[in-house]
Amino acid sequence: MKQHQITINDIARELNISKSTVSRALTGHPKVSPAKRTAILELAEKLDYQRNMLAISLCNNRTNTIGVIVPEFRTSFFPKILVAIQETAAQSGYNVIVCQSGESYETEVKNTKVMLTNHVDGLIISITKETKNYEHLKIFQRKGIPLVFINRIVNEMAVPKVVVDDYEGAFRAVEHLIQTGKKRIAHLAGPENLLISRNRLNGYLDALRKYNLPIIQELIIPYDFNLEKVKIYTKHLLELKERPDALFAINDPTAVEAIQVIKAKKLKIPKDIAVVGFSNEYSSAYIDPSLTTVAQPLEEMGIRATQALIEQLNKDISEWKAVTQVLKPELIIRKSS
Amino acid sequence: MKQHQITINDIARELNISKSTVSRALTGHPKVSPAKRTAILELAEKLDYQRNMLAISLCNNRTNTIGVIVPEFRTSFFPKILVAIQETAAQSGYNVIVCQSGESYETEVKNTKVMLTNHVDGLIISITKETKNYEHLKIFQRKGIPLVFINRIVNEMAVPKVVVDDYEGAFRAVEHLIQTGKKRIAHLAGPENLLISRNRLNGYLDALRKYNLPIIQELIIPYDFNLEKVKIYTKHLLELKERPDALFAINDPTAVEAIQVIKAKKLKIPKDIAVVGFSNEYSSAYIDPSLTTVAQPLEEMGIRATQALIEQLNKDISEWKAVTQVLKPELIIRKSS
DNA sequence: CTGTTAGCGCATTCAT
DNA sequence: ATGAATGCGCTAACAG
Repeated sequence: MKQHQITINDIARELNISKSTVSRALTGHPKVSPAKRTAILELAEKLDYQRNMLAISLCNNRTNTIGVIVPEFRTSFFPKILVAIQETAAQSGYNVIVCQSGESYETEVKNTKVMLTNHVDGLIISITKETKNYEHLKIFQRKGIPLVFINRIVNEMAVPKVVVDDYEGAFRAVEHLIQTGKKRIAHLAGPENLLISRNRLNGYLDALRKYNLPIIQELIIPYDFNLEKVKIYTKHLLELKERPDALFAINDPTAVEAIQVIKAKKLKIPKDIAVVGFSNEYSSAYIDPSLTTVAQPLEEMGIRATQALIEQLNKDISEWKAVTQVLKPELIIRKSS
Repeated sequence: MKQHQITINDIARELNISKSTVSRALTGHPKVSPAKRTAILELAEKLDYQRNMLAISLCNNRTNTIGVIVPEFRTSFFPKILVAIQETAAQSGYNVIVCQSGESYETEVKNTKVMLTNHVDGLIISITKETKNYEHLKIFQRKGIPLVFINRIVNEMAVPKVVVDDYEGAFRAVEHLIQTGKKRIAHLAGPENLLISRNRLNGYLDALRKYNLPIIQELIIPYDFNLEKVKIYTKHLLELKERPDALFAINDPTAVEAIQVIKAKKLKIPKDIAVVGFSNEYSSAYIDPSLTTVAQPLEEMGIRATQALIEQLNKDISEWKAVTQVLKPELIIRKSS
């Protein structure tokens, strides 16, 4: 139950001037006499006046709001990116509204509806592990609302993208394992429809190839990010006749879960089996043994994505460019390898 | 650069009826002939029509949006609460916009301005460690916008609050340490202006009193959540003539940081010094040694806060009740104690 | 520099 | 059951 709200009419009436002048003073329009300007600003301050963005947005047909859809908040990965997005957006006067899809395609579709209904000026999205149909995203293109992908991108859509070089990150990680003498390197891979999964897998494969190691299919297990399953798969790997001597996991939570299983089996890390993760979670430095992992420049990712989006916001649709920015990952070697 | 947007006028024109009828059909008004209703709904679907919430909000003077301000995203604490808030809000048709204050009072004030400007219908907030002045929050009360505090509350403001029983959580944690034979229990405490800090400190003190243990001031160190300082304080504690034999930390990140220092000093946990944290971060089960901690029902906290807020949204301001809900924490005993 | 007018997209009277 | 008219709070031409 709201109360009466102070409007420009109130302050116009009080000052005996037209609301246009008030509006001008408030928006910083140059052609307002200094005397009136200060009077207006003072009264606004005194009355605790707040501009009604709803009305302003309705006029301008833009909300100064950026939508962000991410798959999860379980890890620190997306929160870190989000903070950067928020800050970058704020610097340009944009608000951010966030939805999380919970890795559910259905929820993601609903989220896009929310964004549309709220008339976001643009959208930054990282798709779910389930998303294979992109109709809900193409709507934004059709409506002329700029879209930017981060991390989990849709290659076939011609919009700006910001990603980390997953291939190189994976390649480096596996190369590092090889250089420490490992020869049977398992890979707990991600869902096959995600490009990050495929790129990391390719990095893994190419590293093996470069060093003339055999590619052993039974050591490559894609899974759906359901951490419960990591136990099963890791056990399975450890019970193979020829046990792997290293494990490259699609991400840190997976690696951490695998490490628990390995420790429960009384195997030594990294002596019996080395482990490398991906994404450098906060906790990865603190677990036992501390986890070797591939760090991604998340803050930069958020900044670049937001900048790419805002750039489009200020250009005509005909000038939009679908540039893909690829950021460099960094291998952080700790005690698990 | 937006393109043309489908409006009710478009579909009214197409169907040769008035936009009033279209509006009625779309809002589910009963008095619309079934034939027209279906025709309208079908065309809307076909045209990919999206209601313009801006315009609707402007009419209703409500946005169906709930604002949330939290101090940080570094830990999984607030993200977990947020997810619950989002879901609960969505069930009642509310959107959520989130700001993070980054533990800065100044940013928090800015955040509240953003919320006001965006005309949120209500606000859920957890204050920063710096917030000692509450004028920016009282504005909401004056404007008749309902407010709900979670976790980090302002006792002197008469609005609904949802908290965990920090006192009891701390008491249990310290009692547990005492029962395992510890006698010199240090406490890395939180900022003194936060009620959670004071409550946890009191739980700590009362547990010592109950078991007739002396309260030793030099073992109680309040700090400002700047993790860098944990190293210094922990080192200091370990170098005391009479070293503490246990440490109760204000939260898990603090405990984890302290554990690193303790391990670096080659002291055994929990034999030489036991450690207990607070809040049960995801990673706390995985670190070495796994961390004993006080778990909080975060999901329930988010749900209750959202429900409390929505309840107020539907009542007249005169009926608002400032109920404080206190949720029970749970001690999770692991290997660090 | 300033006031007047129109309209953003919609819900909601008031008529019919 | 439906249409016409009004206004939410504000900006943006348009005149002076």
